[in-house]
Amino acid sequence: MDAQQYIFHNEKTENLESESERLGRENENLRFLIGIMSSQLKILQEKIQKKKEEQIINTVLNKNNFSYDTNERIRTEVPTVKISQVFVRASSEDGSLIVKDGFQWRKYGQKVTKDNPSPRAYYRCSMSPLCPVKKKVQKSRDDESILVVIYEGEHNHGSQRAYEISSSSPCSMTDSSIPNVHRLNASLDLDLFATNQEIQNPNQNLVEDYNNKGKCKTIEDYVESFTKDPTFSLALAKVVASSINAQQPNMNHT
DNA sequence: CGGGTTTGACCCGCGC
DNA sequence: GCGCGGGTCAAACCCG
Repeated sequence: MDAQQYIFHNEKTENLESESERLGRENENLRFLIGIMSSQLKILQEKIQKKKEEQIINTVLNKNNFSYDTNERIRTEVPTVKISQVFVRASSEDGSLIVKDGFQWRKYGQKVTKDNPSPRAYYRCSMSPLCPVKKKVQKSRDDESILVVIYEGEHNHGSQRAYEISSSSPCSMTDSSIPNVHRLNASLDLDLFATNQEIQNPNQNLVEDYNNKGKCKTIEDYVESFTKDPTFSLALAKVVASSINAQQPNMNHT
């Protein structure tokens, strides 16, 4: 092997090494992207599930507000009873239907319903003998770690802990002092990067923008809206790129 | 012993 | 009228 061939092979080796390095970095970036996409897929799937449950409950509520006779005429309007529904992360894994919401409840019944293998528990507020509030607690059909709580009526007394789900904003999933509550009636919470604070902030305007669209009625509408909107893909790509850049500050900008 | 839970029985509305 | 299903009652039981 002469000197020229040696230099040629040397350059070739260096090129291969740099190419290998580049592919390694690219592979790492792709793994990172897959990780982000997987987590976002999971979040979106959870939101779709919650939205479906909301639609089911709304159907039930519509039935409760009015009753019709066989001629489709409004016969009576049932006195409006304040009804609210919340999803609560089960506080224990022993299967109990206990929801700590600041009030004292007395259980007066339990039934297995047709559409859900988990029993539904019936509670009355026991903080005041005259308090008309009732609540129904049942595990979510598809996710047993989620409890579906339906409150009926309004308390005629204060709460011991001054914490009432029906008037509170959604709580942090990491706050262990209070149950994890997701109000169905709350505006759709599209924090696409809730698990990564560093990534979330640069995207805040995007999230608010999509929250404010207000034209979508279901999660599926949102997903369809996102996929059809090229600005969403662009914004998403920017956020992902910025997050990669934050993790690898020495990365070349092209 | 008082208060809460469990659970089978009962009630009631609705659809067929 | 009958059956079904959700909601409630109430006696028995449990627990601190």
